Amino acid sequence: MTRQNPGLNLKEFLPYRLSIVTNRISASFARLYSEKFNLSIPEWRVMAVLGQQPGLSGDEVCSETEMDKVPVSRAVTKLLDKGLLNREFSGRDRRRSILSLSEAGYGMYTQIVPLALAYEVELKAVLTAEELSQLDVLLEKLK
Amino acid sequence: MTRQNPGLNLKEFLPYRLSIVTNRISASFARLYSEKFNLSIPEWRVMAVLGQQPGLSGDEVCSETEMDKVPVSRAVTKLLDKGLLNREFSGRDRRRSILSLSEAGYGMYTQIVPLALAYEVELKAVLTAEELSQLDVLLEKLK
DNA sequence: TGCAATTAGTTTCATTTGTAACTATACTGT
DNA sequence: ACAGTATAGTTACAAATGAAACTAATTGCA
Repeated sequence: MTRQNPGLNLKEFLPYRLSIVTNRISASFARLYSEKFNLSIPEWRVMAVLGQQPGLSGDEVCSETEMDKVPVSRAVTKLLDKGLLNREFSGRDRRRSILSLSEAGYGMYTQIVPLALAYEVELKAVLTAEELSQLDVLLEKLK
Repeated sequence: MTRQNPGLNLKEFLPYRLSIVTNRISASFARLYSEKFNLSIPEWRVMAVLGQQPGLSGDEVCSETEMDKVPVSRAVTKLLDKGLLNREFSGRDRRRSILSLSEAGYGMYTQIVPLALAYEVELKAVLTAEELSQLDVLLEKLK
């Protein structure tokens, strides 16, 4: 039986190529903070967004990070256990949490941020200034 | 206490932006074949690579797809159970498997490929020809 | 008012995943 | 030939994940 190739070349298939590149980048970046600070990816994401925007509710963290509410809830619980987060509840709506980094959490955050920025610099270093602005446009359009 | 922003804006952080875009794309593409054909992502990846290059060993599937050997092994087991794959073992090296799509597997493969290609066309439609070739260069350089 | 529908967040349970250990086969250098 | 090492692939176990059910609080509107 002869099988004709129906025309899918995985190595040229855009979703596949994107996921290979992205997964490599995410994994090597995750090593930066998971090994040294013992944070999972969801935990770091929650910290990252709260470092920048303190006072978000869990729900807002979900929409900011594009994460599901279940991993967010679990990450919040763990971060509370580790003393990295403070949580209050809104007076107006007592279901709503008000989340922010604790002193300890903020201290860790300020240690991780330079690592993250350095990593980004290194990553961007393989591209020219023009390519960087192209990438910007492309990611915006693909979003 | 006043906290100065140490300079990480998540929405502008390249690894983060990449992963948001890629995850959306992977997830919506995965729906295409998981709902209709009941395949997991690793299962589809194994089929996709064997559709194109029949006769690979499990190990070669790993390097082709950048997957770990454990998910590959499990995907192969499931695909064998479903009758979508044939497996022999090499005479020269009896550890080595020789994998290929079965008739049923190839039939499913030829149904999925057009969906995949149509999806890619749709995805690429938001970009100009020039942007597409830029994306090509960028992905190659970031790899 | 009061009751149905919505929303925030958690928990449960089944599935998936990754690391490490394991089996079986093959290769290497003496 | 054979002891040590490397490789292909599987399995076991613990941790991560996601869908769906659940709790508690709020909103809408008859």
